[in-house]
Amino acid sequence: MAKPSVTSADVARLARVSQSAVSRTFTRGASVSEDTRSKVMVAAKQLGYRPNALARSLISGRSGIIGIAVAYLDNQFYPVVIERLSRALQVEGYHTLLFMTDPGDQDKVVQEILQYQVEGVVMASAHLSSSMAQECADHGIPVVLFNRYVSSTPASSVTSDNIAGGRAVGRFLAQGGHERIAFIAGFELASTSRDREAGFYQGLAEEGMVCHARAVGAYTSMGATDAARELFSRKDKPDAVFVANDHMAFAVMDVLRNDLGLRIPQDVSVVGYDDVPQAAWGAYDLTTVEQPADAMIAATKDILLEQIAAGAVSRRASVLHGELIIRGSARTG
Amino acid sequence: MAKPSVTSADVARLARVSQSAVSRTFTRGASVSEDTRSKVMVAAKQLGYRPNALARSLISGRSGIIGIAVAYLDNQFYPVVIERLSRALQVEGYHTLLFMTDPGDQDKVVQEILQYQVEGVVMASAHLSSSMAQECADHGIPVVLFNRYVSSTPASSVTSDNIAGGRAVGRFLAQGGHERIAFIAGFELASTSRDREAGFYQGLAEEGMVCHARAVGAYTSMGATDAARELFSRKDKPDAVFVANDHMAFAVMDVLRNDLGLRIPQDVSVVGYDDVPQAAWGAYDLTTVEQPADAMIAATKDILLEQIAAGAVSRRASVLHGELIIRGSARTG
DNA sequence: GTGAAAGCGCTAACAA
DNA sequence: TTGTTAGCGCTTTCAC
Repeated sequence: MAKPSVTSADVARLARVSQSAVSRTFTRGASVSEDTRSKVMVAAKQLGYRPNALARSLISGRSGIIGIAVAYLDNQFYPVVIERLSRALQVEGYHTLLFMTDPGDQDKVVQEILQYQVEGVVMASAHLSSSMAQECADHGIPVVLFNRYVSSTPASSVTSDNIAGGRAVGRFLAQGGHERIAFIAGFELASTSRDREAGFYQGLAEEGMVCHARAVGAYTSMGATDAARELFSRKDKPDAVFVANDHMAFAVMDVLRNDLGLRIPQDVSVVGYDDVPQAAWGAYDLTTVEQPADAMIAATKDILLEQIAAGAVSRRASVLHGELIIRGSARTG
Repeated sequence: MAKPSVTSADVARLARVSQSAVSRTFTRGASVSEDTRSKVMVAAKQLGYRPNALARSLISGRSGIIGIAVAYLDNQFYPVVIERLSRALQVEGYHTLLFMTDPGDQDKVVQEILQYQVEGVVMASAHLSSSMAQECADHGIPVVLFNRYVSSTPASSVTSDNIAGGRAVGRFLAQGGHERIAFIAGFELASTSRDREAGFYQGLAEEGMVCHARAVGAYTSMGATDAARELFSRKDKPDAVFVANDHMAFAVMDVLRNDLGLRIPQDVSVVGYDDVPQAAWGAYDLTTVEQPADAMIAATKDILLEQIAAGAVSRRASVLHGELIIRGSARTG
């Protein structure tokens, strides 16, 4: 049966000090004499005392919890982000309450998050209604949209420069001497996909080219597979394809090589986006645009901590530069 | 500036009922008249009331939080587990507080977890000292070691049958007509690696064979790369290799094909373990042993919920069967 | 079914 | 520096 947990009062009794002395001992930055502190520590150790973070939060108004909502972890980019963001926040004394969302009930999830009195919210690959964002802002809870943005909300955003990235790919493929350059979009409502596409067209245009064909992969492996089949079933097959993220690019490469018997990059060049760890793996060796995960995480952390400290929310948009990483999946001219 | 959040007292005042009536309205299973309930709901909606989960936990003793400690998310198996486990627990009204651990400070992490009054703990790819496990048990907090076990603690464990899986691989490779079958171990102290290896030797022995060579990959890509180079630099190269998990197997395949110019499976067969999503990707098409993630997650959830409900901890060990998934990376005879 | 009252374990004034 | 005193927002007896 559960042992009733030991409270600060128990420790105080044993140490023959007041309960507040115990509290102070466990509150960093409070003034306690060395003598009292050691008496408390001895008693605490003896009883196995551990402060109750929930009770502390209730009175202090600081829960030390950051809520992270994420829709899926298939795309390796998100696990990487969650791992590093969690670690970065842990260093600052925060912990992450993880919420998996389904497309649709996003607001409901945020409602739940807020019940836990989180001090900040990160939405990664997840949507948030404007009214919900406004509600968080009203309560002084900073919200960071990670890897997407919505201009009409008070929520901050951290993204890489998807337009510049797309543009770099457009120019790179055009300069690589390709003649029929195609695009496979992600989820069309996502700002990432839209921006990468817009930048891509711009890059092509700068080299006097236009996009040869286009299909939609919806950021899923299956969607990408279908999109690739569709694009490459035409008689004027593309000789290069820019895929809106790495996760889809892998599926595309598999179809091209295994189903359609095409060689990469001899017959067709493939470029992705994200630079997830697998992009560097030998079997894909994917040319791609890096999303600067570490910088994006640092920016997210900074926005959160700053606005938590200020007790006020303001909309910030951090747009970080990512390099084109040239590997072997695309011809260079 | 932060709006002071609205409390049940505010709602009560507006609805002209007592504060306890509001509490009852938001506590499922409490008896409130339909009339009162609707008055409360109207007022709550109007004020944007949201119960404070922390205050509720403090008095009720049920936080609704399950702590998950995990060491790294590189191996795709763990993101998959975290995603599905989170979803499964969310359905039951629980949320997951995520802790990234470093090898070493594991107990410290658990201490932090416990401060949040979690109702259960899952340790995935993370260690836990016996004394810490005992302490959790004393407090009635169930602990599940996910994908590993330690016999000498009160912590429960959920694993797949790694011995049977390893054995299946041993027999499969022996029957496939291979003559020099090697093994690349994971982290040698991990029960998964040890069991897979033991089962593997047993399977080989049943077919009258022994392991030709062995190296250690430590469950990292880099370790696996080195291990593969080491095994295949000898003059009597293996013609088959069982790698202790898929994550390493991908790195091994990359080395074999790209650095050493070997064909898979013609020159060398490769078998992994886990059946992570990428194993099915065309570029690897990896023969592997499935870890039955859904069953393992269901077992984890059951153990947690059951022991939480009982208010008592007992050690349970769930060992689940996983199939050998035959794909194209290994010859079949 | 409802309200009044008593805390859950802790922090944060305040006075000493 | 220390102890005393109020609560934080909620659930849960307990009478009514």
